Amino acid sequence: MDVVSPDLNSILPDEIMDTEAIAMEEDPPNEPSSSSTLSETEPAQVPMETEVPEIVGLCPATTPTQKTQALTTSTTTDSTLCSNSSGTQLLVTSSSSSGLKPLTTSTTQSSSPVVGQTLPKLSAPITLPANHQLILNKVAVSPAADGKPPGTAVLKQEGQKLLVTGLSKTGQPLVLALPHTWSKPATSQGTGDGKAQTTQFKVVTAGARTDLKPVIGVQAVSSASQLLGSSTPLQAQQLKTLICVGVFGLKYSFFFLSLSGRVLSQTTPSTPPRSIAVGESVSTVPQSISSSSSKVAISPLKSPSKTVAVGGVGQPQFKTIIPLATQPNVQQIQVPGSRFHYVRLVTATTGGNTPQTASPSTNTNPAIQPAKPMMMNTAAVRMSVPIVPAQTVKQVVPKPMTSATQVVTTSQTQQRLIMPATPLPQIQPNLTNLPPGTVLAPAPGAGSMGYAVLPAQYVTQLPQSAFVTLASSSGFSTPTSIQTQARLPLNGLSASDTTSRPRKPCNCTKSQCLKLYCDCFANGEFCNNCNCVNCFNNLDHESERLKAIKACLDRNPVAFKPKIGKGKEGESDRRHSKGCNCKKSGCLKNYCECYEAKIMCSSICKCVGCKNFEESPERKTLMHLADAAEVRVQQQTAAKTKLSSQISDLLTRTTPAITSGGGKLPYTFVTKEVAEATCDCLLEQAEKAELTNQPQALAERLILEEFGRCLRRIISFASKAKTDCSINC
DNA sequence: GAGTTTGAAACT
DNA sequence: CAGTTTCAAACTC
Repeated sequence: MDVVSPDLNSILPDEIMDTEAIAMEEDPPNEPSSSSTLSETEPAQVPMETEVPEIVGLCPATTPTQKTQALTTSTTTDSTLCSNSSGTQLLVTSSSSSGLKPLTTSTTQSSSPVVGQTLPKLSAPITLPANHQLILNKVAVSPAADGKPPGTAVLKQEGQKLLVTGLSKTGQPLVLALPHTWSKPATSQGTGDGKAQTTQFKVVTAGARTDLKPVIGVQAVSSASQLLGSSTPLQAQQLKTLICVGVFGLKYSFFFLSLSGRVLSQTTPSTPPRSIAVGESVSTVPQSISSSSSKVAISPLKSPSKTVAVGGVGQPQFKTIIPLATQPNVQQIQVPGSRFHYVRLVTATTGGNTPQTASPSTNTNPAIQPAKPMMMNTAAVRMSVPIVPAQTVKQVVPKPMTSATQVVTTSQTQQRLIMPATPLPQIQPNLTNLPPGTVLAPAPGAGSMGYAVLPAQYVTQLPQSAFVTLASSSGFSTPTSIQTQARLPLNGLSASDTTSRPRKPCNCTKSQCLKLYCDCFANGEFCNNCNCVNCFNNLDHESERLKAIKACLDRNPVAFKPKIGKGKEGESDRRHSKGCNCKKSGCLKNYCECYEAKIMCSSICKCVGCKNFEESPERKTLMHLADAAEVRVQQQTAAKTKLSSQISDLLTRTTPAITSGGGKLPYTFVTKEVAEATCDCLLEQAEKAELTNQPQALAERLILEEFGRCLRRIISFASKAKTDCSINC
């Protein structure tokens, strides 16, 4: 059987094609008759760093009756993972608790005819990072009647593709899907027996590197039956589980992966692998795949991970479309040249299940609040690796959940989502200028096409009910898993760090929050917990909002881009893109956008009487005072904390005395520690008075007042101790 | 908290 | 593009 076609190998980058690390222990690559042959083709030309699709191998643990998830692109008709009703996805998770662990992968021998192709050898051992997940596609459990042992996996011939996966250093799966064209010559056709259906598949292991490049793995060739049947000792040891990964792209499809069970056993407890035993029967509902990009049907049960397929050259506006989990499905869409990534939410049904039906978003609507935990939060975005616009390696957090939202990586710290909405052709040509955090959301009554522009933060604002409703419509509702996922640390950021980005609520009264006066709107965010009046910056007023965005962009194409950018050569790294125009504030108040951004004014500023420059004595004084104030606050806080701690500690230690002695006067609590803490407070007060150049008399007064406060606290604690004692004793 | 000041955004 | 108005945040009392 041929497994790797020359044209396939030509696509693979060196990192992928180097298979030295998997030199067949049993089957030398050059022995076609005894092992799967690996093609020795030239190093791949795939621009891995810019167009490597990413996949989150998130096939959740599933029951045998659950559907398997298929991920497809709108234009790929044969890329579905689960088009076969008997197909199953076997998930294998390979990981190391210590991070990167060498993974030995060997090419498994296929019982099918071997093609005279060999894979290039790896130049370095493949390592497999923790929590790595690989997925095997289209593996079905063949009945024993086929002459194979029960549980033997049968890989369907059609749709077999190679998927190269890797993990970033953060553990995010990165996957490269290869064109499906290679697979056809690789399948063994029509032998008539069990082997005829036991198509070989390519075993691809993934490695990780310390940089952000997607790491690619080793290739091996094996038949599913051999893999699962453990026909060799090596297979028995290493191929205990299989994984299924979907890759979808306009031109790419799937792959088959296998990993060592030993590695699996080392999975970090915090992120247990989702796997099912090989051979376990999993019924797979055929996935309906539409040629329309907007109608990709994806089983909501499984959350296969997000994938980014390498789009073909000359693709139209949307370069990549990433099918997501759940119904309505969410597809990531990458707009060429755009810093943003979008997600299209595709509902399985039209009309009634559009998010807007359950996602009223007004700043004053309390119903919004419960939604936050379930929605993808900006953390997801921030966890993304900053990338070069539109063409970069994207990292997607594996989301063990069936969420309607999707983490999208952008070059900035905001995520962009797109949901189905009213067609807005007038907006689409300007997608690259959409405000940060744009989300396309369904417009009321709109079909599944079109987009509503929503801020990324709205993802955290959408009412959970909206998604529950959507999920429920197809019988799948996974708020729990979503919430669970939301708590997962993302790129070092805990959910608590990112679920609700602190932002001042706006107070707009006349602008309807649809002009740049509104900070929320200007930041591409929906109003949430604001104090605005007649707010239109929400999903309920999608059309108005879109018009407003368009109007802003018409006036200023970069209206939604950050104002603080990199300065010219020789200037500060950060500067205001337009410069300020202050006249009265001296650029030393927050009226000044430069000062507010904590940067100095630059040559492009048109301010009058500017004092916000490097050598400005006023600025230095201001900075000094600000720093001093900050330090002072910290010291005072520390001193008070210490005082309270000392008093509490003293109370604990003296309570028996109080009890036995019938009560002590407050001064009995003034121990050495309390006295020291009190002195700290007084000194801080003195320093404060000195820093603010207070007259001596006033300084003394302030100190005395502080002393009085200390005494009151001591007395208060003493009284409380007595009260507590009298109650408890 | 109310009123004032300020400068960006919007408008003409 | 310049001048004016509108607006909401920053600031003061």
